[in-house]
Formats: sequence, C-alpha cells, structure tokens
Amino acid sequence: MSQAEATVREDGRLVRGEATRERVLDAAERLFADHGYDAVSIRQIAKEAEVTLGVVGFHSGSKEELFSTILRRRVELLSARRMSALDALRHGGQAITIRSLMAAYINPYIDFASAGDPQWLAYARLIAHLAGDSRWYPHVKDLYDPVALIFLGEIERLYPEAARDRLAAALVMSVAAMLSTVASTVRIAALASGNDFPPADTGERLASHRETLIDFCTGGIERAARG
Amino acid sequence: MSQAEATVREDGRLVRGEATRERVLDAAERLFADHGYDAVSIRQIAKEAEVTLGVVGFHSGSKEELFSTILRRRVELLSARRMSALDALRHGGQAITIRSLMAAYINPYIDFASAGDPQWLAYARLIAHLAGDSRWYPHVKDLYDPVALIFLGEIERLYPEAARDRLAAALVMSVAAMLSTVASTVRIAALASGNDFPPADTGERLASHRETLIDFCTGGIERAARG
DNA sequence: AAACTATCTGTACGTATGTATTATTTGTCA
DNA sequence: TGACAAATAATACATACGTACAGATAGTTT
Repeated sequence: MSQAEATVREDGRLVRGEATRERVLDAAERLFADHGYDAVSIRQIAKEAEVTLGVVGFHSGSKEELFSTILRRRVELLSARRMSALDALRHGGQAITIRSLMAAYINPYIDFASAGDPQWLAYARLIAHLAGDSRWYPHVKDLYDPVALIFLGEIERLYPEAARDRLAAALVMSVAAMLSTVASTVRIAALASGNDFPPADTGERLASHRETLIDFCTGGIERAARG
Repeated sequence: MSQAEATVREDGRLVRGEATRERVLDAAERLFADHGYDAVSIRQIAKEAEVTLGVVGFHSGSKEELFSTILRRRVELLSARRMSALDALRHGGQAITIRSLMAAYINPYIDFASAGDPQWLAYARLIAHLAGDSRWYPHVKDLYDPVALIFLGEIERLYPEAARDRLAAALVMSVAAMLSTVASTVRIAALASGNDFPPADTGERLASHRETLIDFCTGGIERAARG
C-alpha cells in the first residue's frame, strides 16, 4: 500500500514528502500517457521524476497501485464538473437537448485537456489507453461508468422509444470519439493537410475540434436513436 | 528479416514451414489483440503457437517485424473490400449518400470481425490498440490512411462547403467509434443491462451493433459537416 | 537536545526479456 | 540414395524488470 494519504497541512504548505509524491505521479502520468502501462518501467518513472528507484515504491506501492492512483487522482474533479454541468441543465429552465447533454459531458474533458496544464492533457490521453485494453475495464467501470450511466439515463428520457442498448452503444461510441480526438490530433491534421507530421500544438488543435466533436456526437446519437 | 515469403506451391499444399509460420502469426495476433504489444512476450507467443522459442524468430524476425507483419497480413483484403464497396457505389447509378459511404467503409470491417473467424476478430481488436499509441502511427499512416483519404475525398464531394479539417476530424471520430464497437462490446452490454459482466458472445453482439454504428457515424458526419 | 519517525538512498535478488548462436532434424531434389 | 538446404530444437547471453530491504538522512515532536 502507498503511504502519505494527507496532502496539505493547516498552514497550507505541503506535508513532508507530498511534493515528491506528486512529482512521481506526474512523471508516471506523462509516461503512461505517452507509451501505455506495459511499455513504461518504474525505473523510467524514477528518472523522469528525478527520484531514486525506491522512492517510487515508497510513495506509490506497486506498479498497478500507482496506475490506479493516477486514474483516481483526477476522476473526481472531472466527474464533478460533468455533474454540475448536468445540474445546470436540469435547473436551467430550458428543456434539455441532446446537444446540451453531450456538451455537458464533453466540455469538462476538453476544457481540462486543452487548458494548458500538461498533466491534465497527459491524463486525458492516458484515459484513451483504457478503452482498448479489457484489463482495465474494472477500473473504467468503477470510475467512469457511474457518471456515464446518469447521462445515459438522461438520453433515455430524450428518446423514450429507442432501444436502450442502441443508446448505450451510441454513448460508448461518443466516448470513443471524444477520446480519439485527444489521442489523434496528429492523425486528424495529417489527413486534413496531406502533410506527414504537422507541427504538434495539441492544446490549441484540441480546442478547435471541440465544436466538431460535440456536433458529431449529437448528430450520431440523434440518428442512432431514431433507428 | 523474416524468411519464407512464398505461401503455397503449385499443388496447393503449403510450402514447408508455412503452416508453422501461420500458427505463429495466428497466436501472436490473438495475444496482441488481448493484451497489447508490450504485455506479450515472444515466449508466450511460442507457447501459444506450440512452437519453440527460436522458431518465432526464424519465421518472423524481431518482435516489431512480427507485429508489423501481422498488421500487413490482413490489411490488403480489408482495403480491397472497402474499395470494391466504394466502386459499387460509384457505378451503381444512384447518388452516393453519406450513409452508403459509411456503410461501405464500416461493413467490411464488421463483416470480418463478426463472421466467426476468431483470427479476424483478433485482428479487428488488435487494430483498436493502434489508435491510442502514437508509436504505431507510422504504420497506421501507411496501411490505413490511403483508403481513409479516398473516403475523405468522397465525403468532401458530399459537403463541398464544409471545412476539410472538420470532415477529417469527423472521419477519425467515426473510425474511433467503429474500433470501440469491437473493443467495447462488454462495456456497451454492461451499461445497457446494469449487470456487471454479461456473457460474452462478441461476434453476435457485434453484428447487432452494426446498424447502430453506421447510423451513428452517418448522423455524426452529417451534423459535423453542417457545422 | 534527544528521541522519534517519515523520507530517501543504495543495493541486492530472482525472474523474465529479446535476440543470437549452435546443433539437430527433416524434407526436397539431383 | 546421398547431398543440400530449410526448418526446428536447445541453449546461452546480456540486459531489464518489479520488488524488497537495510541503512542513512532529515524533519518533527517531546
């Protein structure tokens, strides 16, 4: 198990060792996002974090615990943003549309990923790795499905006549589209320009694809629901 | 480099060693699809193929060459199906629609993945791993982008007023939705049913999501193009 | 200041990895 | 049938891996 659960003390300064712990988590987050879980060694993480090997284990336990910690570290904030956006829709007076619903789900993710914080961008790209590997599905189920289920419920209210598994499939497809937008800005640019490796300013490009993504998911779900 | 380029000889029987080579490729294909490139060792592949360690290297060269070979092995057939479906549209008399276009792109993939051949299903799931890892982008660019670019050209002809990078983004999103449908049948079923791990009959479930997928991509691109 | 404990260093262990190499077998063809 | 080459087996090698642990260090508390 990982030690050091507390984060800040009363005077606001970090608890002893907490800064180190966060450097380790940040480094691991970046590396896992770049290369995936298995291609990254604890020694690489230690070097990236400018820390000795033992420190990684001390602060983060085993490699799987470290990965799980990274996943959990930001999910709460992401889920909270999504839920508060949804609550704003629910109590906004106007009727909920599928577009406003998808915007409430997608915008927090794109906001965090494109705001300039490289760690949030890394986290966003890291999540994209989870989709392809059924090994992480238990984590996905725990961390991301609860909110997804709530949004799925809202979608069902919009299309009461549509089959539930069609809507569920369409939502999963929307999530895949969202994740791929973050993971594949390079491919999008390459396809659009014909050039091989256009310069990578991921943050800006992401923001520029936000509307396209929301439109795409909106139209996709609408059409999938219609049948 | 891998030896044994020939496949069959005049009498139709396999060239000596070719059966072994295919067992190795099949085993590696399954394992890579299940666990990803880095989580699979050459020894596991050898064991799965019921072959000694040296045989893998003899027939398939290095691990990266083996992976590349697996990717290349089926792409030609997949691309050919897509192109002939597109040609049928072009010379079919009727006007091309975005839905028929997406069906031409998606159907061959879903056909292969759901027809019951476990190796094609493995290949289909393997491709889903490529999207998240920029390390394989050069292969994606060589193997899959050429056909994707042709379809992108057709999409542009349908929406001449739409920005090209919006259409490119929408196409990449469609591909992501397609891949996730194969990779995430479990998650779809879990979200739809509320149960944790519904029984996995991936082939059938895949086929049942075909229309939803095509509808989703159709509606998504339509809406993304409209802006 | 002294005792204490969280944090960090350095190193070691056992195992697994990708690849190369050397024998041995097996099929093929002159 | 005998020679040759392709195919398979067996082993070795250097390196990297995840993890554990004993000792040193430095903040904190009494």
